[in-house]
Amino acid sequence: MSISEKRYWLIKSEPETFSFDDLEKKKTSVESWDGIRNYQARNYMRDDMRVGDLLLFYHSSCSVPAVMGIAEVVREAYPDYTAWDTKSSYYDPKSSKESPRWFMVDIKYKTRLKRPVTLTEIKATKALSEMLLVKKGQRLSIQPVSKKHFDTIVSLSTK
DNA sequence: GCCAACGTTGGC
DNA sequence: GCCAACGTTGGC
Repeated sequence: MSISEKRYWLIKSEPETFSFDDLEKKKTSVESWDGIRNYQARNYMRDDMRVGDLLLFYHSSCSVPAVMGIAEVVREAYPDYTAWDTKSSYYDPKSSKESPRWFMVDIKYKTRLKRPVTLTEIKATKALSEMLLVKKGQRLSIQPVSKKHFDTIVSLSTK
């Protein structure tokens, strides 16, 4: 695999907090993916996400959990400054400017799927049975996705 | 609102 | 380093 090869991810967001609509409205600007407070998810962002990687934007904790569209990484990991903000709900006294504990990337709207691909549908699709999303106990808010799974989701949305 | 399945914290 | 207690995620 070449260094520049694109990787694929799934990121979860609660639509009541930040929906794909919200991202789409900000089409021309970038959005900081802040507030990630899980080490494994942080490691994926910090160590493996590169500019140009594509992200399946998934709505979780809502009436119809589903992949809504695609976003793109436009800035690689840098310290999540909300961890230093005592007024932020993401404040973490253990993260300092000298030694930041949490990181974030910047993302940007890319495309909306022709229609949402629901969790129910993903579970019912044999080709997607190995996706982390549908693995038991898998709650990571940032997950690697294979190109094959990524392409399958996109093609499902056109049917 | 329930609860299973995690992850994190902190006493020992 | 163990593990109980606690907090969080997220589908249902």
